[in-house]
Amino acid sequence: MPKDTFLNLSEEKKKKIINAAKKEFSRVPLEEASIKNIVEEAEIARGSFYQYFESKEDLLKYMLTSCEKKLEEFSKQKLIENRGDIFQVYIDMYDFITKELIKSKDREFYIMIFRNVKASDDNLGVLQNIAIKGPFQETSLINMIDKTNLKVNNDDDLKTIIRMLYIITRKALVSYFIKKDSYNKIRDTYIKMIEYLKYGILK
Amino acid sequence: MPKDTFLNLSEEKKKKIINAAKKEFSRVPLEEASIKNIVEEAEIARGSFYQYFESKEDLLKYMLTSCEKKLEEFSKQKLIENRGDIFQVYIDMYDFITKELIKSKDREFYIMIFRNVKASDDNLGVLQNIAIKGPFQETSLINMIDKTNLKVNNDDDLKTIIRMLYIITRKALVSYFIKKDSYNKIRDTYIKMIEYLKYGILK
DNA sequence: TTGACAAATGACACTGTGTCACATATAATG
DNA sequence: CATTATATGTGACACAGTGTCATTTGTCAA
Repeated sequence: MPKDTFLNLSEEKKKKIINAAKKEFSRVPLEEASIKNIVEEAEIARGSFYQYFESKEDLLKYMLTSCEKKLEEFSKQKLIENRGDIFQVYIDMYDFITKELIKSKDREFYIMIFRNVKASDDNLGVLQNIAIKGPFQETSLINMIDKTNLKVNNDDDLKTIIRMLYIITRKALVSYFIKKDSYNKIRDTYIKMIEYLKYGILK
Repeated sequence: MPKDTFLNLSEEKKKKIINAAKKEFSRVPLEEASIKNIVEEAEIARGSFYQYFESKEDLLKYMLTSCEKKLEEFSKQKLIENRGDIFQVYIDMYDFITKELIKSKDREFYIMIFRNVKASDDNLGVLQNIAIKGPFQETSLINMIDKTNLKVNNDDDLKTIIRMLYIITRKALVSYFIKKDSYNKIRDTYIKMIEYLKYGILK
């Protein structure tokens, strides 16, 4: 987490640094991001950066945390609206994100997330502690899920289901950046994946 | 791909380089791997490395290709044994790999793979072209899959199913390294995941 | 006005990269 | 066999980026 020296900075200066970081982290993933670029863009001295943050990991983690909270808030709201139907919540969530991307509203922000957010076990190197948590890793949200129709005997199974939903759907979205698929094609893909998970592949 | 200068090397020297690379790539993922360590371990000059390979990506790619072929061979065999049942083939495949890991037979090799193999759209940086292909990306293997019970209307759906199987099951295995789960727990997880995909989560 | 503390700075030592001119080995030729 | 040609091996070098730290600058209370 950032040091007090950063938190005490004027809003303007903080914003400048955050924007520079957003630019760099949306350009390349963490491993390739350079502190040099960030300090040059933000027009601060190299030493200052280390006065504010432990490392670039620290900065990225800080930036992703705010997103984690947004996602959690969004999911909580949707769970209420959809009476605990986790499948529908996932569809709503991805609908929202893809639409945001298409509208290009803070596009850089979303690109940064997709470049750098890994499911918690995607990576075994430096990144392993920076993974953003899927929204349903919070107990409070898990408890809001309607379990009556799910074949779950225990909490482990529920977690497995949540992980499958998270991993599968995220993958579909990432492909947007790679293949530059159309919005409709992406949507078809994640809807189909969720259907498969719900009702199974075999007839 | 490696240059001829490498391919023309004596088997002994090639092996020394491959082993040094295996050591480095199983220690850390590609991004953190250092050519310096590899050339020191293999006792070759820095310049020689660049005479053999374009880059460390090139070397890793080369090493993963051999594994890709093995996996393809294995899958073809299992598809015949299981009369095209792709679910069973995945179970057999992961049974085999986890057993290999537990027996510690060429453990370094498997660790290297899990550290560095990403599903083809996991990563948006340098790694995007190094992804190992899941065995069923080969048309010849796809054609061996028994489609009579699968709800597929077109090739895209089949590919989606294959991707889901691949992504989901691989994730379960990777957790072995992180959580150091027992063999039985890992097996339970990927069997359960495959069951969910087969028959659906909803009753 | 001074002193004391917080914050900012950039030169510095360090690590690793990719290259290149040169050294050495191997093969081919008269 | 000597000579030339070609392929392979080598490590010093320039470069890029990192994290540190002694020093400077800014701010505020006494």
